Amino acid sequence: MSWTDERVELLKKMWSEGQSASQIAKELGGVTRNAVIGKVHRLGLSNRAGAEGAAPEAEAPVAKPVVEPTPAPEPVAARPEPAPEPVRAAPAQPVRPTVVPRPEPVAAVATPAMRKPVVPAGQPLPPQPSLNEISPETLASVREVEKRSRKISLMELTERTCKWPIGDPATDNFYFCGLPSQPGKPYCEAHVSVAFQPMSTRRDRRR
DNA sequence: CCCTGATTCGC
DNA sequence: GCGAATCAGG
Repeated sequence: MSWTDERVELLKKMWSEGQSASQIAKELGGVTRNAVIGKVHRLGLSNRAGAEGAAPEAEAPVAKPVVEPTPAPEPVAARPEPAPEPVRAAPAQPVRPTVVPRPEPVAAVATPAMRKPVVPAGQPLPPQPSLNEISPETLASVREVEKRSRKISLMELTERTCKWPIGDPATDNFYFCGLPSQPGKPYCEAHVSVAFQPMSTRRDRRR
């Protein structure tokens, strides 16, 4: 394989989007991540300045003052790539059993604008532990991560992708985090932090 | 062990 | 210019 204009372009695009060299290599095919990195350097764009208003990492542990009550003016234009794949078996109305009492496209956790998501009762919402048990900082970082989630489908899950479900399964606005999972764990760093909480942290208020 | 990008250097 | 091997790090 050679670096055709097309391939170089896809490389530039993905690199500026923050994709890792290995992901880019996988996408391009026929090249290794080393090749991608090498090319990136030769192109002189090792410094990721594609966009982004400087948003390094989404660390789970403290470290940052966590100051941002309001999402603030979105600096980056909404990413127009929600559906990375046309994969959609579009079954008439087969799947989804008897769990469709409410038509509301509720997305308690997935909605970015929601500051205080109130989980409606009696819904098939996945793992999400009661939001009251999560520290504000953690919750904030999780929201951040979910913005950057790869939004992958069930079929795209692998042993190395975060399997944290986001959204309401009864809605078409449902997907999995998909970010790289911690080796040996089913979730990415951020979701591991909310999935596995030490007993001492869980303030179970006896009811 | 999984992964990341950075560098080197023979081709 | 290319990219495997290697390095340095998480």
